[in-house]
Amino acid sequence: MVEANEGLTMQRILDSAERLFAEHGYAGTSLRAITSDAGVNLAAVNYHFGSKEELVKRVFERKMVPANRARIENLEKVLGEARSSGHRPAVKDLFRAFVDPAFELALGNAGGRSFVRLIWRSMADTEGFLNRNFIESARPALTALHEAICQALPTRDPQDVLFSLIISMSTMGSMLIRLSADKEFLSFALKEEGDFRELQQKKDKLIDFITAGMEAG
Amino acid sequence: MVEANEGLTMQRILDSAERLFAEHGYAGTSLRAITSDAGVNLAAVNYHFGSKEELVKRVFERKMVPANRARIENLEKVLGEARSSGHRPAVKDLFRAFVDPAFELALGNAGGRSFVRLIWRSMADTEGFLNRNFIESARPALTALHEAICQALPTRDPQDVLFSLIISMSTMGSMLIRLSADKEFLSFALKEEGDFRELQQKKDKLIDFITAGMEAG
DNA sequence: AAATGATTAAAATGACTGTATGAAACAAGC
DNA sequence: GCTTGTTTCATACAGTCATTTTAATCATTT
Repeated sequence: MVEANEGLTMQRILDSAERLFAEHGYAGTSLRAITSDAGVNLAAVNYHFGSKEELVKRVFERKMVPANRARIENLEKVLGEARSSGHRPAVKDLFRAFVDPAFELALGNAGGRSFVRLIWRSMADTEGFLNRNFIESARPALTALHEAICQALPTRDPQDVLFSLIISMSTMGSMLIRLSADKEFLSFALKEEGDFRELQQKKDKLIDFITAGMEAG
Repeated sequence: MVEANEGLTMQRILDSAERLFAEHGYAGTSLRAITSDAGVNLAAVNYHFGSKEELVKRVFERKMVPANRARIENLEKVLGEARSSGHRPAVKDLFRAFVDPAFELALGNAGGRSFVRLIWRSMADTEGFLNRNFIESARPALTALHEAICQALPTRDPQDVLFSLIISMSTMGSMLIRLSADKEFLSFALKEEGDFRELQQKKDKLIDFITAGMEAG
């Protein structure tokens, strides 16, 4: 019973599951499709993970946990620097602390490109266990970001900030899924994924966009 | 062979399909679940629609076609007024022309609340036929909006405007699915759907948000 | 070398899938 | 009454699904 140890087989299953769940959805992906893609036996999933549901939970945890940990660390760093300099933290820096790990997770490697689509899907079934899992793992970082922005904009009503924050987070998610999509959405732009510099520009543009929207009130 | 005539049975199937596809996804919803929810016989789907795939296409068309027609009409009205007054159209008005039909479609009645989730899902499977259908039906209205905004912001690079437009559209979609979700996303806000006045405020806030982001950019 | 525990392989199970079929019910026209 | 076209019904079919079971293999330790 070695829970934490991830053998080669488990990793292969997780990689294939992440990609296929993202492409065809949870119900649309069979364990047979996953195991044959991973080149392992069908029974390996139930042996290592217990069930299909537990497998997809592990797919989520594998990337969500480190990303949200990074977000909180980034936020604390920005807040610490603001404290020591005596100024209020800048909204833009706070967003950057939050957006950076998401971009790295979503666009850093090939796996992440499908991972963001998996998150997107999970947001659609508002009752499902996927959604609940995603929310629970992101909650601490989101709460921290909300408090930090309220600190940066002390004159604004916290409830009002929260609403703008919700829009901002969704905007970030939408952008990530656009960038991670192979085919284009609006049929013209974003033709190729582009190099890192271009990606950096897009990230900056996103942060400018949501910062402007947030500060507009 | 009466293609256009939608009998009572067809309508009951379309309603149930819309709700269930939105809740559990395309692959996650069986024809048995749909027909038993609609109170009709299992064979009715294949009789009236031919196949499961054709059914979901019809679910899409039923609401997308009128909404996008309304968008184009609204845009033309705003552009016409601008022409006759000699001024350039306001970005905010253009967005309003586009956002209004979406809000009405998504939040106007009970069915729309699940419809927006269905759209959301379709954006995740970038290869699937759902996505292709959605894009194709929205393209004319989107192109019109893009041209109109370029007209309103003549100094801006059209490609740049397009990118901001993509963010804006995604932001609108994200907000709609948030508002249409029964349970809350960030666990605190948006506790109750609220009355129409509150909804109007949220719509205004969205338009302010994306207008600010667009003009910042 | 024998034994032990972890992993993989192959096959089977029972439930559920989309679709097809032919018979019944129904209304409309003659 | 009979006929016609349309719709509904119960049922059957050929697959696929997640999961379980039993047997074989592998790596370590004794």
